[in-house]
Amino acid sequence: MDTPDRPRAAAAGFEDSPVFNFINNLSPIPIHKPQDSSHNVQLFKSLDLAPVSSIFASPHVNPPKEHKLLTRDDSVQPSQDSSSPNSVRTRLGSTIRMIKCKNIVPESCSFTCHLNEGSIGSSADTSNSTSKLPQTIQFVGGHAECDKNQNADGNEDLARDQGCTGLEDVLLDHTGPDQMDSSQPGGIVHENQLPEQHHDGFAAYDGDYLITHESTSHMLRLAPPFASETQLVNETLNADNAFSGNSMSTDEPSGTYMNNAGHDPHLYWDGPVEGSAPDYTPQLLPGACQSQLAPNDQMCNAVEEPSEYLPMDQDQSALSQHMRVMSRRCLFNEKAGVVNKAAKKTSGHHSANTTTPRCKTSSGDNNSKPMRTPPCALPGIGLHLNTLATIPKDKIVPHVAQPSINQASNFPCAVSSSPPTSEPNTEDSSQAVVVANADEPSQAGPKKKRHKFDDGDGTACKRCSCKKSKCLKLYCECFHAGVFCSEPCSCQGCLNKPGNMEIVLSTREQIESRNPLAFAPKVIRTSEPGQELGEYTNKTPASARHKRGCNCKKSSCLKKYCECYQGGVGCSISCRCEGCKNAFGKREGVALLSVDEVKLGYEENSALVKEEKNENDNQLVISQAANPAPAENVLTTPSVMNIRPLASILPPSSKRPRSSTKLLGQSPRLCNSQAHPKADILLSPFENYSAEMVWGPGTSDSLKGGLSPQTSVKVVSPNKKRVSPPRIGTGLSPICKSGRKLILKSIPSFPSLCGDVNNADPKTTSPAP
DNA sequence: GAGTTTGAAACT
DNA sequence: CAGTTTCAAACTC
Repeated sequence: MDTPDRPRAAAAGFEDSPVFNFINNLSPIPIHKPQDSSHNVQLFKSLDLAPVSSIFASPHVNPPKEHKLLTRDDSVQPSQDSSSPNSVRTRLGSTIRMIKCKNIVPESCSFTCHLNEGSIGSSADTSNSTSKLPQTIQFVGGHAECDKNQNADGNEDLARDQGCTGLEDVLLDHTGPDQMDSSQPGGIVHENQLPEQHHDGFAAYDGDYLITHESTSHMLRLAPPFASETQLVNETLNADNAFSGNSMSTDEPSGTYMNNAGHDPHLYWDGPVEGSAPDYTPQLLPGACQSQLAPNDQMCNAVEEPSEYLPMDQDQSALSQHMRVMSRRCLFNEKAGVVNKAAKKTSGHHSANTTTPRCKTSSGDNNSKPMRTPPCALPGIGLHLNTLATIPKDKIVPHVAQPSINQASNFPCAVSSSPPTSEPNTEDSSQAVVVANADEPSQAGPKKKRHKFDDGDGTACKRCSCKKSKCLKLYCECFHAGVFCSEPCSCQGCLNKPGNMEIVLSTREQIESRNPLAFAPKVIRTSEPGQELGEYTNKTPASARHKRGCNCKKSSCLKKYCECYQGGVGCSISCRCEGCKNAFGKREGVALLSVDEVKLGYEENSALVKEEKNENDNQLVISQAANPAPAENVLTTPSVMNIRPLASILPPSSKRPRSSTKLLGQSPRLCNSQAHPKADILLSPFENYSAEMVWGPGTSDSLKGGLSPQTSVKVVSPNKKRVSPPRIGTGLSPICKSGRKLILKSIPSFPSLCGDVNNADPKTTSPAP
């Protein structure tokens, strides 16, 4: 009873599937480790689609202001909004709280999660369950109706009843085609499915997507916009438990809950639903939450939860534990609006996107660094690429990019990974807002001197000093980074605050509509710990990449005015700078025109040069592997520049070809939920680019797609580091397109930087705003 | 800290 | 799309 039917899945014939294997491998013993803390950083990169920018933009919460933000959020909570379509409802017992997530959930989508606390072990355990109140969480995308319907149906009651049984059930209104697929016993087992296996009862449930969780005390946290609200809710839902409904489909689709056919729940809510974490609660900034889902995490990383977080009875079966872990991720994808688009586009993706940030494990360090723990920080896609780059690998939790890429970047996602305490602490002061952006430095420095990229976490605010922009324009670094302004900021008339979510979101949407890449990181930096740019050291970030390239004229790309220089990366083809002398690497054209200058530039930074040489060597290796190109060229060519960072970044050990190819080759689903956590981390749109670079624009898609894992490995940076795509002109180059294809196929979740990508996907019809 | 320079963002 | 204006950061003093 207690143990789920694993055999089932096997019977299904998925034994071969990595996911299945993974599941089987899971030990019954709770594996939850604080590791997550290390992994806390979740990359939400959902690069995606719809608004690519959304991917990048991820609102971050400023750690310092957590409390403030939280309180502010309260204002956001609209109890009255219960009717609003966009609101997210969390029901705890009898109480219903609405969280407004404008944009978070597409109107069309509704997603409900019913969580019943109960004994984990078996659905059979009624004894435990009785004491526990069933918790239901409903996410209503645009349709409040769904909720109502559900209520009408009495589903809630059922859930509660089950709760009595001691099962935690999460009902997801996902009715996606995918779900259908997975629903079959023989079907692929998704993360979500695990629960099903675990509980036979689910099937009984109306066929709804139910996820049962056993955790007695799980906090459900809503993403940023919600963060504050979630606190209010204090629901001890296992957000974690919430699953993306992808594969959750039960054998019987009849479930009333399935309201959103065609929509992936994931799309809507990928975010890890986590209770308030004492340490921090990431606040969602509009757009910030980009999809990031790391399906893999669910499978692989998710396992690790802080023991505290999930109090588990010994009785609980290991599966239940896994379930919990898995469930955490469920949350919604960041942008609802985007979601809609994404959903349309990526009906196919179901992989669980959500990553549960387990930022803090009881054991962990967490508290000590509440805000800082990056792991959680990256909740959404929103991750700025920069952030990602900066994030130490350790912290990064591999996520599989979800199809949601398309999902929008726009709506704020909340990623909260709070260490769940058995008790609802949602409101802990400790909760910190996590910002996706990597930029900010943990330490507050003098404002002027502040390093935007300082903290690896990127959770901190940028300390803007806006006066006229109200911090609602890209001028504002905080806004641009997807972070709410906080104390460190000296801005005037600031509207970039949690209390103004709607305004912020709408503004972001507008900006994204104008420029999908508006919130994309200007430069991507290496994620390696040692290589963080904090100080713009001479080292060129291996993975550094340009979003668009600079347009410097007088600074010669030798000052911080130059985005490239500031980001510690060399200028590339995409740059339109004049007289480029970027110490990190001159623009290709420049180099070609005047080799001497280039030399000078290197000479100027002799130290840098040395390092670069080394890097170049690496580059050569890489480039040659993929593309036989003269080493010389490598040095001077922009492409080289792009590549170099990658190579340099890679640790010797890491230089092995990565497994990304697996992902590529695998079916989207598998990819999503799948098991290559690390790959996920590394995988990013950039990787695609890298691939592109290697292959070259001309490479046929089929070829790319057909790459064997090994091949792919070559293409992709060994460490999965992102390679900046050589950007030609402002527009996305064909490469990007091709890259995108790869991404979509192999890595649905990652949005490519190229706006086109989304469009290109036949599946995705969602138009960008 | 004030003023200037710079280049991106926003606007037309 | 190009040119101009606005803006805030970077820089200088």
